[in-house]
This record gives sequence, structure tokens and C-alpha cells, in this order.
Amino acid sequence: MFRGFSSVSLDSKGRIAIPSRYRKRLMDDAGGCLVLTINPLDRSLWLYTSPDWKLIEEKLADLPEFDRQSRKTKTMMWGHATDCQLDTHGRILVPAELRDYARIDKQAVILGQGNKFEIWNRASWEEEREQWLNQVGDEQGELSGALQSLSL
Amino acid sequence: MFRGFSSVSLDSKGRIAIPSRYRKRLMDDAGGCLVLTINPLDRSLWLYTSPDWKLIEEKLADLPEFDRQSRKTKTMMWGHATDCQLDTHGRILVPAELRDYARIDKQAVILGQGNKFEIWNRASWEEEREQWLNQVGDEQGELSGALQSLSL
DNA sequence: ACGAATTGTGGGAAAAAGTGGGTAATTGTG
DNA sequence: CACAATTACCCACTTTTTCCCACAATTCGT
Repeated sequence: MFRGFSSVSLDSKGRIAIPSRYRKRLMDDAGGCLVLTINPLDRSLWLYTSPDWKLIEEKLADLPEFDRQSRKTKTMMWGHATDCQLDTHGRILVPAELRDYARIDKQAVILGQGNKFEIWNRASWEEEREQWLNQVGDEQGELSGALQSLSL
Repeated sequence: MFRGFSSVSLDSKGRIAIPSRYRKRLMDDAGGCLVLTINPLDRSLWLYTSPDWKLIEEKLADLPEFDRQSRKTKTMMWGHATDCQLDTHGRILVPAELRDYARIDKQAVILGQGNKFEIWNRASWEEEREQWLNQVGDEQGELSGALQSLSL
């Protein structure tokens, strides 16, 4: 399972260096074959290993055609899914389309998220984080549902 | 269960020495593999052994995707969790991001908290402590609900 | 109280990772 | 088929991380 935070930067060609601590795993599990797509829930990107993406594809295929929301999600995620390969320096090239979607320009952030990574524009992510922290802090005493159930 | 208080300092590289009385336990239970993450409720850090953190990860994985609050919590907790290893001198390296979050610079405090440790900026912690003492003291005689039930 | 062992602290140097860019190959387009 | 744009591959430089060693401080036993 992937976890953790890394601050990364894109170079002039739109390449992004995957933090080295993940690389061995990515090479072993998937030979460096990855799939990059949009996160339909936030303006960020999801990065799967190729085998893991195949599982997602299967699930997407099973979504009901008659439900508009499902159909859209499927179209979007599948339609944006892009194969990419770690280059010799452990970088991937993020297509311009996807960079635009996530509004990633220079500074970005990679978050380990279990079976995938999430890639954010750095500024958007910090904003998002502040917002969440305030929310969690506000509900004095009683934690918001999600945190409660964790029994941290 | 970990308990107790230790005053520690960070060196110029952001390393922190785990008090020696805990080290054997950490090596035996987890081979020195630890996970450091944010405490969203206070500006401090949580330090788990790797196996204990995995239990939390399982709970995180079960949170529903469709609930916005849950999703955020998942993203944030998972995204901040950082693997770290005790070095040969029983120290861990605290990533700059997490140091910033907890506003830890030079002097810090490590608190044993059962299945985890809490790491505070020393000044913040002293402040927090004062505040708490005043609060409890104010309610002369009758302790607030939660405390009452303890019969300390 | 003194010496020995353990713990805390600091920092140098080698290695690895991150970053940038030039050039060649490939692809798509007119 | 020629041209432009994009992508892949390679090399070089900078920064960060890791590993290791040395010394100071503290604790412990005698």
C-alpha cells in the first residue's frame, strides 16, 4: 500500500519524478507500466499501476448504463486514462490535457493513497488541507463521523 | 502501551532521538519500522509502529467513497502517513513538511499515548497544558462530564 | 566519587535522487 | 512527402539523503 506525501516539481516538458521510495515497488509490481487518469471527485489526478487499473476498468465496465451519473464517471475516467512508463530516471510524462485538468503547472504534490497515488497542484492541495483542518477542528469535542470511526 | 513524557531536541537535519527506554519495544514489535503522521486535532504529530498503523489503514480503506467528509479524511490521513526507520542511533528523520505542520523547530516533546506517541513543539505543548489546567481548575469541584465518569 | 557504559548530539563524506536540457526518433498533419 | 510538434533517450549538474564516525553528556555500578 502506498502512503505518504511528496513535494515534486514538473519540468518544462511536463515530466514528474516519482519519489524513489516507490520506484522499486512500481517496477516489481508493474514493470514501470502505469496508468494516469483524472480524479472525478476533485481536480487532481490518479496514478495506478497497470494491473491495478485493470481491476478498476472491470468495475467501471460493470456500472449500470442507465444511471446517468455512473455513465458519465465511466466515460470520464476511462476516456482520460493514459498509459505511461517510468523513464530511466523514474519520471513519467503528464500529458498536457491532464495537467490542465488538475491545474498543475510547476509545483505539485504526490500523495500515497493505498492502491494508487493522487497528484495535486500544490497550492490547491494546501488550500484543501487547511479547509479540512478547520472543519475537523471546528466540531469541538465530537469528532466528525469519519475520524470517530477510526479510533486513532 | 507507551506512556510518559520526554523532552527531546531536533538536530540540524531534522532528526529526533527516540528515548532509549522505548527502543527495544520498537525494534521487537516492528523492527524499527514506524509511521509518522499528523494529528489533525492539534498541531502535533502521531508516531505509530508500522503494524499498528496498518490497523488504522484498514479502517481508512473501509470509509465510504461517496461521503465527502470521509473521503477527505481518508485522503489526508493516508497522504500524510510517512514511513520511517530508526537509524543506528535510535533516531528518526522527521520530514520538513511534518515539522512545519507541527511547528517543531528545535525543542520538542514526546508523549507516550498508548498505541502511539504524540510529538509536540515544546512551547505549544506547554501552552496547551497551561490552558487545560486552567480549564479543569475553573469548574471548581464539579468536573466536566467526561472526567466525572473516571473516578480518578 | 570515579570510571565505564550507554545515550544524546553533531557533522563530514559518499551515494542517491532530483532537475534540467540537448538531440534524435517518432508521430501526426498539411 | 515534407514539415512541425511531440516524445523518448541520454548526459550533466545540483541538491538531498544516507551512512558513518566522533565527541559530549548522562547514567549506572562499584
